[in-house]
Amino acid sequence: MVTIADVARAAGVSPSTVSYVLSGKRSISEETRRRVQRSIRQLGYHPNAGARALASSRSNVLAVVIPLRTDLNVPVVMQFVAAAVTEARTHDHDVLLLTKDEGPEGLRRVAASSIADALIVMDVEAAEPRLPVLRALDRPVVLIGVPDQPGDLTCVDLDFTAAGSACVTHLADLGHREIALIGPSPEVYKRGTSYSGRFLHGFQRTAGERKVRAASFPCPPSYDGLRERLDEVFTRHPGVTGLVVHNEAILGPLLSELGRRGKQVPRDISVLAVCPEDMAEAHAIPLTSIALPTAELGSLAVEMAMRRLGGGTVQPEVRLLSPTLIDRGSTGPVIA
Amino acid sequence: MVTIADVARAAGVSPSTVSYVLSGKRSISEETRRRVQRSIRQLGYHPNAGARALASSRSNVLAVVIPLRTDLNVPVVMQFVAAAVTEARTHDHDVLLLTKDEGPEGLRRVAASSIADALIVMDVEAAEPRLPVLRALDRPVVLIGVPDQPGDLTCVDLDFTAAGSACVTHLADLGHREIALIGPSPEVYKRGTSYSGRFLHGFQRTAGERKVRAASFPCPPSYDGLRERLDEVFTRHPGVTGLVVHNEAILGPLLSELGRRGKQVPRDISVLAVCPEDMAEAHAIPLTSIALPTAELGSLAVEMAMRRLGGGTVQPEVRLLSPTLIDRGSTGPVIA
DNA sequence: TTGAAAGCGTTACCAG
DNA sequence: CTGGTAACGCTTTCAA
Repeated sequence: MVTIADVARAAGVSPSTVSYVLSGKRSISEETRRRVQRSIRQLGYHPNAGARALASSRSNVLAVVIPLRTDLNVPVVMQFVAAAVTEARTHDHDVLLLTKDEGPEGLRRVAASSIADALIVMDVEAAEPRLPVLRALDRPVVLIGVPDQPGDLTCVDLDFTAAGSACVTHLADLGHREIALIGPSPEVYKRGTSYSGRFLHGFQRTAGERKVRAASFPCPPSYDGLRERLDEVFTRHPGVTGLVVHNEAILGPLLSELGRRGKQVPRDISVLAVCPEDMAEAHAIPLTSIALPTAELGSLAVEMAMRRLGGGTVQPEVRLLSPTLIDRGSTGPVIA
Repeated sequence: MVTIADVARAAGVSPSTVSYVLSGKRSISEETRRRVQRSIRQLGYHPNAGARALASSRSNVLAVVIPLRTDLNVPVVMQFVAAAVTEARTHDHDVLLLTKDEGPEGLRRVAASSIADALIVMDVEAAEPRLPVLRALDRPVVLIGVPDQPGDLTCVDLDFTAAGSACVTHLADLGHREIALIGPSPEVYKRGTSYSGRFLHGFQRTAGERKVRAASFPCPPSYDGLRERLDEVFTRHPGVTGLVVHNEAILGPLLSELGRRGKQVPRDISVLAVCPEDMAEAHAIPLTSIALPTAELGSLAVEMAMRRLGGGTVQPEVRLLSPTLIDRGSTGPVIA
């Protein structure tokens, strides 16, 4: 193994000088810097992570906590993670993957053992049980999602209340008077996943304001479940002309089923999705959608964590991204 | 921060004793062990990961390298990763997530800096360019997938050659004389992803042996792409009675399209999928399938890595899991 | 602008 | 069965 001492010897300087060349924490003559860097390259030196972490109390690792269950859409989770890893690398950090089912004890372990400098937590619930533990950690924590009582924790998410509202507004403006929300799995509601309630709230409030009749149908991520929900929608609410779909997993099945039932989109029924942009574009019919900015949220979460590691105190912050609606033609005016 | 010295003092023993209680590397009197463990619990002690790594040259971290591009099915990748994380925890290891686009240099970095004890590499190509680097690492490497020249690298995968063969056998036994393979994206073939070629090989060889006419259609993961492929299949090969689908992403669209074209499964056409079991069950029509044992492969990969970390020399090994076909009713006999 | 040396918290060897 | 202590490789303070 090549150590900093080897590099120092090769370059004819002291180990501390090599360290400072690497960290840039004090000025080094151009001449010395060159010699050192040449030696580093020639010897193929990489600083030992453990030693560095021990001496500096910084592991240069970010922990990302993801849900293991698949009732959150898996590709969506993956997009967050991918963005986080990529962003972390630009800050010279690596990502350690934890699963939610390790529970609060897992969080404590990772923080107390100094494996990670900061934590990013996904799949946040409204009444998030991990909050006390997270607050007690002596490290920066960023939640992707907003619990009911964020306190002084840092959060970032799409403004789902505004998103729910925007969906209704869009359809109401097109003349729809009766719409239905095909929502996330009942499990998601039961668990109180933070975004589901906020979306529903915005949806219902604006429906009230705009005098639009709006019903909500949680939908399990299976073909059969979807069929049942659609049966309910069309028997109980035969006047429905618009569907808001807040459930990535059943977008494909939904379009098939509408086709099978002889309903054309958007002529017979408008479909408005809440999902990542690539998914809105990948279907038989491109879908008008409110973008779920997964990549942006993932890298933003990392940035916020890094800022908190930066030194000075940073204000606690709940950052909500404004929703953007992109019209891809799957919604249209109501035909009288 | 609670250190091992704090625990030692509280328990009235030496730090080394605490260390040995934790590692079990030498026998400790029941009495002492109890006192130490009580102190550990009372103080909430967690060993410092950096210090431990430095002293033991073991980080207790496994690096998992995943593809970032989405032409491999994302949920499939996630299933591997989830299984790997879970398995790693049972061996007291954590998982560091690397992306393929860090390239060989990323692998070298992680190994040379001793961030990880072993590496698990997914999305292996037939002519895998990372092979030289991987061989040169002084750490265990396990590939999920088999390159053309594995050399003495450890690999684990489904036996895709046998899988391709089994698909043809199953359909041939049911009387099918002309079948088509809807395969992975052309990108996957172009990149030479290891499993695609092996599957195709088994498929074609057995087709020859069984005198079954078999055509192959790489298919991009989009609805439009699928439609074009299906057009080709049915115009160029109007006699096709069986479809083998080796592309998770288009299973849903495929079933919709067949429906739209008035083809009933399995009466008019048999469909045989190669995919994880949950996906075979999640469609409008449950699909007869060759199981892609993602969870098993993920945890097996970790196990193999751990065994190689265990101490004694372990033989290089290419482990291919035998395919299993599960009949869910989407394949049937040809009706004359 | 550079060097020397004192830690950082564990592990594991050497003693007993 | 237990204790003392020298590493482990780096960062950072103190000195020059």
